[in-house]
Amino acid sequence: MKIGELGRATGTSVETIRFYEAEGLLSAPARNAANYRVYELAHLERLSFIKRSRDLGFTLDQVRELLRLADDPGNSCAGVDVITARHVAEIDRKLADLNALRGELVRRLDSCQGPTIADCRIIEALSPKSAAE
Amino acid sequence: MKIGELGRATGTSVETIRFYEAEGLLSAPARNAANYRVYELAHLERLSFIKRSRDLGFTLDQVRELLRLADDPGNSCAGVDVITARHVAEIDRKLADLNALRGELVRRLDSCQGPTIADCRIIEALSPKSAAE
DNA sequence: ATGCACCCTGAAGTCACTATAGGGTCAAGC
DNA sequence: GCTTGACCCTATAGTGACTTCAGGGTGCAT
Ligand SMILES: [Zn+2]
Ligand SMILES: [Zn+2]
Ligand SMILES: [Zn+2]
Ligand SMILES: [Zn+2]
Repeated sequence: MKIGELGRATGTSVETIRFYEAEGLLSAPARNAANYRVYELAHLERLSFIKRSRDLGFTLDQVRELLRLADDPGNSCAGVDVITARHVAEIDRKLADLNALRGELVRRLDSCQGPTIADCRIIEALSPKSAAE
Repeated sequence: MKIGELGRATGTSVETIRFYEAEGLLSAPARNAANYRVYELAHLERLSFIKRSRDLGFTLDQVRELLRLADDPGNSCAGVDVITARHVAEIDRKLADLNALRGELVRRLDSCQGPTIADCRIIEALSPKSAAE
Protein backbone atom coordinates (compact mmCIF):
# COMPACT_ATOMS: atom_id res chain seq x y z
CA MET A 1 0.00 0.00 0.00
CA LYS A 2 1.03 3.59 -0.61
CA ILE A 3 1.42 6.22 2.06
CA GLY A 4 -1.98 7.79 1.47
CA GLU A 5 -3.75 4.47 1.90
CA LEU A 6 -1.79 3.74 5.06
CA GLY A 7 -2.78 7.14 6.37
CA ARG A 8 -6.46 6.55 5.69
CA ALA A 9 -6.27 3.05 7.20
CA THR A 10 -4.83 4.35 10.46
CA GLY A 11 -6.22 7.86 10.73
CA THR A 12 -2.74 9.35 10.41
CA SER A 13 -1.70 12.12 8.05
CA VAL A 14 0.85 11.44 5.33
CA GLU A 15 3.16 14.04 6.85
CA THR A 16 2.97 12.42 10.24
CA ILE A 17 3.85 9.04 8.77
CA ARG A 18 6.94 10.50 7.11
CA PHE A 19 7.74 12.23 10.40
CA TYR A 20 7.53 8.91 12.27
CA GLU A 21 9.87 7.38 9.73
CA ALA A 22 12.36 10.21 10.19
CA GLU A 23 12.08 9.73 13.97
CA GLY A 24 12.80 6.03 13.65
CA LEU A 25 9.40 4.96 15.00
CA LEU A 26 8.34 3.36 11.76
CA SER A 27 10.91 1.53 9.65
CA ALA A 28 11.58 2.85 6.17
CA PRO A 29 9.52 0.86 3.67
CA ALA A 30 10.59 -0.34 0.23
CA ARG A 31 10.25 2.05 -2.71
CA ASN A 32 8.69 1.37 -6.09
CA ALA A 33 10.06 2.50 -9.45
CA ALA A 34 8.64 6.00 -8.91
CA ASN A 35 10.37 6.24 -5.51
CA TYR A 36 7.01 5.98 -3.74
CA ARG A 37 6.94 4.31 -0.31
CA VAL A 38 5.36 0.84 -0.42
CA TYR A 39 4.10 -0.45 2.91
CA GLU A 40 3.47 -3.99 4.14
CA LEU A 41 1.00 -5.29 6.70
CA ALA A 42 3.68 -5.09 9.41
CA HIS A 43 3.87 -1.35 8.88
CA LEU A 44 0.12 -1.01 9.22
CA GLU A 45 0.20 -2.92 12.48
CA ARG A 46 3.05 -0.92 13.88
CA LEU A 47 1.53 2.40 12.92
CA SER A 48 -1.79 1.31 14.45
CA PHE A 49 0.02 0.59 17.69
CA ILE A 50 1.65 4.00 17.60
CA LYS A 51 -1.63 5.73 16.80
CA ARG A 52 -3.46 4.04 19.65
CA SER A 53 -0.68 4.84 22.07
CA ARG A 54 -0.68 8.49 21.01
CA ASP A 55 -4.47 8.61 21.29
CA LEU A 56 -4.06 7.39 24.85
CA GLY A 57 -1.74 10.32 25.46
CA PHE A 58 1.64 8.56 25.64
CA THR A 59 4.58 10.68 24.48
CA LEU A 60 6.62 9.51 21.51
CA ASP A 61 9.39 8.55 23.92
CA GLN A 62 6.95 6.38 25.85
CA VAL A 63 5.69 4.92 22.59
CA ARG A 64 9.24 4.02 21.64
CA GLU A 65 9.63 2.23 24.96
CA LEU A 66 6.27 0.47 24.65
CA LEU A 67 7.18 -0.72 21.17
CA ARG A 68 10.49 -2.05 22.41
CA LEU A 69 8.81 -3.92 25.24
CA ALA A 70 5.97 -5.18 23.07
CA ASP A 71 8.45 -6.63 20.59
CA ASP A 72 9.36 -9.48 22.93
CA PRO A 73 6.20 -11.34 23.98
CA GLY A 74 8.13 -13.41 26.53
CA ASN A 75 9.22 -10.36 28.51
CA SER A 76 7.63 -9.42 31.77
CA CYS A 77 5.03 -6.74 31.29
CA ALA A 78 6.05 -4.96 34.47
CA GLY A 79 7.78 -2.23 32.45
CA VAL A 80 4.64 -1.56 30.45
CA ASP A 81 2.58 -1.35 33.59
CA VAL A 82 5.04 1.06 35.17
CA ILE A 83 4.98 3.35 32.14
CA THR A 84 1.20 3.27 32.18
CA ALA A 85 0.91 3.93 35.90
CA ARG A 86 3.29 6.87 35.56
CA HIS A 87 1.23 8.19 32.71
CA VAL A 88 -1.95 7.91 34.79
CA ALA A 89 -0.24 9.86 37.56
CA GLU A 90 0.62 12.61 35.09
CA ILE A 91 -2.95 12.69 33.88
CA ASP A 92 -4.12 13.01 37.47
CA ARG A 93 -1.88 16.01 37.96
CA LYS A 94 -3.19 17.63 34.80
CA LEU A 95 -6.77 16.94 35.84
CA ALA A 96 -6.22 18.54 39.22
CA ASP A 97 -4.60 21.60 37.62
CA LEU A 98 -7.33 22.02 35.08
CA ASN A 99 -10.06 21.61 37.66
CA ALA A 100 -8.51 24.29 39.84
CA LEU A 101 -8.21 26.66 36.85
CA ARG A 102 -11.76 25.97 35.85
CA GLY A 103 -13.04 26.67 39.34
CA GLU A 104 -11.23 29.99 39.51
CA LEU A 105 -12.42 31.09 36.08
CA VAL A 106 -16.04 30.06 36.58
CA ARG A 107 -16.18 31.74 39.96
CA ARG A 108 -15.03 34.97 38.35
CA LEU A 109 -17.31 34.60 35.36
CA ASP A 110 -20.33 34.04 37.58
CA SER A 111 -19.62 37.03 39.77
CA CYS A 112 -18.93 39.48 36.93
CA GLN A 113 -21.86 41.90 36.53
CA GLY A 114 -20.08 44.23 34.11
CA PRO A 115 -20.87 46.45 32.47
CA THR A 116 -17.41 48.03 32.01
CA ILE A 117 -13.80 46.96 32.33
CA ALA A 118 -13.60 49.04 35.49
CA ASP A 119 -16.13 46.73 37.20
CA CYS A 120 -15.11 43.46 35.55
CA ARG A 121 -14.35 40.80 38.13
CA ILE A 122 -12.17 38.92 35.67
CA ILE A 123 -9.94 41.90 34.94
CA GLU A 124 -9.87 42.51 38.66
CA ALA A 125 -8.60 39.01 39.24
CA LEU A 126 -5.82 39.58 36.74
CA SER A 127 -4.82 43.05 37.88
CA PRO A 128 -2.04 43.45 40.44
CA LYS A 129 -4.16 45.67 42.72
CA SER A 130 -6.09 42.52 43.61
CA ALA A 131 -2.90 40.73 44.53
CA ALA A 132 -3.78 40.88 48.22
CA GLU A 133 -6.94 38.86 47.57
CA MET B 1 14.40 47.93 39.18
CA LYS B 2 16.58 45.58 37.17
CA ILE B 3 15.34 42.53 35.29
CA GLY B 4 16.31 40.07 38.02
CA GLU B 5 14.36 41.98 40.66
CA LEU B 6 11.37 42.19 38.36
CA GLY B 7 11.59 38.47 37.81
CA ARG B 8 11.67 37.70 41.53
CA ALA B 9 8.84 40.15 42.17
CA THR B 10 6.56 38.43 39.67
CA GLY B 11 7.76 34.84 39.70
CA THR B 12 8.93 35.10 36.09
CA SER B 13 12.32 34.08 34.76
CA VAL B 14 14.65 36.68 33.29
CA GLU B 15 14.58 34.85 29.97
CA THR B 16 10.81 34.90 29.91
CA ILE B 17 10.73 38.65 30.56
CA ARG B 18 13.08 39.27 27.65
CA PHE B 19 10.94 36.93 25.58
CA TYR B 20 7.80 38.93 26.42
CA GLU B 21 9.57 42.11 25.39
CA ALA B 22 10.57 40.57 22.06
CA GLU B 23 6.95 39.45 21.59
CA GLY B 24 5.66 42.95 22.25
CA LEU B 25 3.75 41.97 25.39
CA LEU B 26 5.89 44.10 27.66
CA SER B 27 7.16 47.46 26.42
CA ALA B 28 10.92 47.91 26.19
CA PRO B 29 12.13 49.69 29.31
CA ALA B 30 14.80 52.39 29.55
CA ARG B 31 18.46 51.34 29.74
CA ASN B 32 21.09 52.53 32.19
CA ALA B 33 24.69 53.36 31.33
CA ALA B 34 25.63 49.68 31.35
CA ASN B 35 22.81 48.90 28.89
CA TYR B 36 20.83 47.14 31.63
CA ARG B 37 17.04 47.25 31.45
CA VAL B 38 15.52 49.55 34.09
CA TYR B 39 11.88 48.87 34.89
CA GLU B 40 9.20 51.13 36.38
CA LEU B 41 6.16 50.24 38.46
CA ALA B 42 4.02 50.16 35.33
CA HIS B 43 6.13 47.28 34.01
CA LEU B 44 5.72 45.39 37.24
CA GLU B 45 1.96 45.78 37.04
CA ARG B 46 1.77 44.75 33.44
CA LEU B 47 3.98 41.71 33.95
CA SER B 48 1.90 40.70 36.98
CA PHE B 49 -1.20 40.82 34.81
CA ILE B 50 0.48 38.66 32.18
CA LYS B 51 1.71 36.18 34.80
CA ARG B 52 -1.71 35.79 36.37
CA SER B 53 -3.34 35.34 33.00
CA ARG B 54 -0.80 32.69 32.01
CA ASP B 55 -1.27 30.95 35.36
CA LEU B 56 -4.96 30.80 34.57
CA GLY B 57 -4.10 29.07 31.32
CA PHE B 58 -4.77 31.83 28.79
CA THR B 59 -2.62 31.69 25.67
CA LEU B 60 -0.31 34.60 24.90
CA ASP B 61 -2.69 35.63 22.13
CA GLN B 62 -5.53 35.73 24.63
CA VAL B 63 -3.32 37.66 27.05
CA ARG B 64 -2.61 40.20 24.32
CA GLU B 65 -6.34 40.63 23.80
CA LEU B 66 -7.05 40.86 27.53
CA LEU B 67 -4.39 43.52 27.92
CA ARG B 68 -5.85 45.49 25.05
CA LEU B 69 -9.32 45.33 26.58
CA ALA B 70 -8.11 46.03 30.09
CA ASP B 71 -6.33 49.17 28.89
CA ASP B 72 -9.59 51.06 28.52
CA PRO B 73 -11.56 50.95 31.80
CA GLY B 74 -14.63 52.53 30.15
CA ASN B 75 -15.01 49.67 27.68
CA SER B 76 -17.65 47.02 28.08
CA CYS B 77 -16.22 43.90 29.62
CA ALA B 78 -18.24 41.65 27.33
CA GLY B 79 -15.11 40.83 25.32
CA VAL B 80 -13.24 39.74 28.40
CA ASP B 81 -16.09 37.55 29.50
CA VAL B 82 -16.33 35.98 26.05
CA ILE B 83 -12.61 35.15 26.03
CA THR B 84 -12.93 33.66 29.49
CA ALA B 85 -16.03 31.64 28.66
CA ARG B 86 -14.33 30.28 25.56
CA HIS B 87 -11.31 29.37 27.66
CA VAL B 88 -13.52 27.53 30.16
CA ALA B 89 -15.10 25.62 27.29
CA GLU B 90 -11.63 24.56 26.12
CA ILE B 91 -10.75 23.44 29.61
CA ASP B 92 -13.97 21.44 29.74
CA ARG B 93 -13.02 19.69 26.54
CA LYS B 94 -9.56 18.87 27.88
CA LEU B 95 -11.02 17.62 31.15
CA ALA B 96 -13.41 15.33 29.31
CA ASP B 97 -10.59 14.00 27.13
CA LEU B 98 -8.28 13.38 30.05
CA ASN B 99 -11.00 11.70 32.08
CA ALA B 100 -11.76 9.34 29.21
CA LEU B 101 -8.05 8.52 28.79
CA ARG B 102 -7.65 7.96 32.47
CA GLY B 103 -10.62 5.62 32.58
CA GLU B 104 -9.30 3.55 29.69
CA LEU B 105 -5.80 3.33 31.16
CA VAL B 106 -6.92 2.48 34.68
CA ARG B 107 -9.33 -0.15 33.42
CA ARG B 108 -6.45 -1.80 31.56
CA LEU B 109 -4.03 -1.45 34.43
CA ASP B 110 -6.48 -3.04 36.84
CA SER B 111 -7.21 -5.97 34.62
CA CYS B 112 -3.60 -6.76 33.71
CA GLN B 113 -2.40 -9.87 35.55
CA GLY B 114 0.84 -10.23 33.62
CA PRO B 115 3.18 -11.84 33.88
CA THR B 116 4.46 -11.52 30.29
CA ILE B 117 3.95 -9.19 27.37
CA ALA B 118 1.94 -11.92 25.69
CA ASP B 119 -0.70 -11.65 28.42
CA CYS B 120 -0.47 -7.91 29.09
CA ARG B 121 -3.84 -6.24 28.81
CA ILE B 122 -2.22 -2.89 28.10
CA ILE B 123 -0.21 -4.15 25.16
CA GLU B 124 -3.36 -5.93 24.03
CA ALA B 125 -5.22 -2.62 24.05
CA LEU B 126 -2.53 -1.08 21.88
CA SER B 127 -2.10 -3.91 19.44
CA PRO B 128 -4.05 -3.90 16.19
CA LYS B 129 -5.39 -7.42 16.73
CA SER B 130 -7.60 -5.95 19.41
CA ALA B 131 -8.94 -3.35 17.02
CA ALA B 132 -12.36 -5.02 16.97
CA GLU B 133 -12.77 -4.41 20.69
C1' DA C 1 -1.97 17.58 -23.83
C1' DT C 2 -4.04 18.87 -19.80
C1' DG C 3 -5.83 18.46 -15.48
C1' DC C 4 -5.84 16.45 -11.12
C1' DA C 5 -4.80 13.58 -7.27
C1' DC C 6 -1.12 11.78 -5.41
C1' DC C 7 3.85 11.30 -4.29
C1' DC C 8 8.81 13.17 -3.20
C1' DT C 9 12.46 16.16 -0.41
C1' DG C 10 14.06 19.72 2.55
C1' DA C 11 13.26 23.53 5.27
C1' DA C 12 10.64 26.49 8.12
C1' DG C 13 6.75 27.46 11.26
C1' DT C 14 3.87 26.46 15.54
C1' DC C 15 3.66 27.54 21.08
C1' DA C 16 5.75 29.32 25.05
C1' DC C 17 9.32 29.17 26.53
C1' DT C 18 14.35 27.21 27.91
C1' DA C 19 19.10 26.67 27.12
C1' DT C 20 23.52 27.68 25.28
C1' DA C 21 27.51 30.39 23.67
C1' DG C 22 30.12 34.16 24.28
C1' DG C 23 30.53 38.11 26.05
C1' DG C 24 30.18 42.84 29.48
C1' DT C 25 29.30 45.13 34.48
C1' DC C 26 29.67 45.76 39.26
C1' DA C 27 30.56 45.31 44.17
C1' DA C 28 33.13 42.74 47.72
C1' DG C 29 37.03 40.64 49.57
C1' DC C 30 42.16 39.44 49.43
C1' DG D 1 44.65 45.83 41.94
C1' DC D 2 42.92 41.59 40.99
C1' DT D 3 39.97 37.93 41.25
C1' DT D 4 35.52 35.95 42.28
C1' DG D 5 30.83 35.79 41.79
C1' DA D 6 26.34 37.48 40.84
C1' DC D 7 24.21 39.75 37.63
C1' DC D 8 23.38 41.67 32.92
C1' DC D 9 23.62 41.69 27.49
C1' DT D 10 22.72 39.63 22.49
C1' DA D 11 21.91 36.14 19.21
C1' DT D 12 20.88 31.57 18.20
C1' DA D 13 19.22 26.95 18.73
C1' DG D 14 16.47 23.42 21.04
C1' DT D 15 11.98 21.44 23.01
C1' DG D 16 7.51 18.09 21.38
C1' DA D 17 4.86 16.54 17.99
C1' DC D 18 3.79 17.69 14.50
C1' DT D 19 2.08 21.14 10.27
C1' DT D 20 2.95 23.94 6.43
C1' DC D 21 5.38 25.49 2.56
C1' DA D 22 8.22 25.68 -1.64
C1' DG D 23 9.31 23.39 -5.54
C1' DG D 24 9.20 19.74 -7.74
C1' DG D 25 7.91 14.47 -10.03
C1' DT D 26 4.26 10.49 -11.23
C1' DG D 27 0.14 8.26 -12.93
C1' DC D 28 -4.20 8.10 -14.84
C1' DA D 29 -8.29 9.98 -17.08
C1' DT D 30 -10.41 13.26 -20.23
ZN1 LIG E 1 12.56 5.96 27.31
ZN1 LIG F 1 -16.53 41.11 33.16
ZN1 LIG G 1 -6.79 37.90 19.24
ZN1 LIG H 1 0.69 -5.76 31.78
